Amino acid sequence: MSLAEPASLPDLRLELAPPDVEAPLAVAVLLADRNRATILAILREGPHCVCELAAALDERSNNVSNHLARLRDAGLVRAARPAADTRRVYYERDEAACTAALAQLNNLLEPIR
Amino acid sequence: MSLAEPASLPDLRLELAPPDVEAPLAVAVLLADRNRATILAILREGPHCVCELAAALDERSNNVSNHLARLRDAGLVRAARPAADTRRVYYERDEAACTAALAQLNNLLEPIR
DNA sequence: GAGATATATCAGCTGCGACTGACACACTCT
DNA sequence: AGAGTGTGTCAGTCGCAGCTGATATATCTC
Repeated sequence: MSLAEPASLPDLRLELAPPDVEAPLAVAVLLADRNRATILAILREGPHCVCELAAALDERSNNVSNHLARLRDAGLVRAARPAADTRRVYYERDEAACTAALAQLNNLLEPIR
Repeated sequence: MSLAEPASLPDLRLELAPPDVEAPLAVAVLLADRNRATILAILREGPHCVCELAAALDERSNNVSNHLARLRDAGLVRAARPAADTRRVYYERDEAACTAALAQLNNLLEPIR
């Protein structure tokens, strides 16, 4: 294995430059909240409006609205008002953006080669 | 698209059961810290000891040690003491565990089909 | 041996993000 | 028109995760 013991230990390498992790970090921060993660999971099945999500999460709708705004700003979900009742706002996942987000996490977690 | 407007809007569905997101959430929480994300990125290249990581991150070693303990508890990294200097602790990624963690995030982000 | 080095643990502090509550606005229904 | 519904914004509060500083242990170097 890669931790096999050499006869002599290499010198300390204190000059390592930290790699840029901004993009995967931003995705992880978005997913690292139970309500946002659950919202993304629920929306896999199809679009839902804010009050449906709030009921499923047992959270106030303004709180859910805030989380949806975060996800929308990141591009992971889209909003649309149905013509039949323009009070409601239905949210659906942007699958392309979700796939792109997953690719960022891939960069962090997959082996180097 | 899936948000095409039907003639009539479906009734509100307020009985939705929230799906279980514990596993992907735990992974996301681990990755949602800049230091931990950077540690995982640095360790892609190979094993490093705590003080090397602390230097690269410009953080105190006790802080880095704490983050490494979190990653180790989650199984994402392993620790080993080299016989040549047992003061140091070299950490390396557990690639199988990282791949498994990525699969959890996959469950959350990939399209339903 | 003395002093320096490397890691880890722990109590305490602090900043940030999630939640609350109040409010605003637009629309639907009767 | 008036009441009710659905969503969004914002200031304020609060809990918690990350950082600090002190301390402990063990090892290496001289």
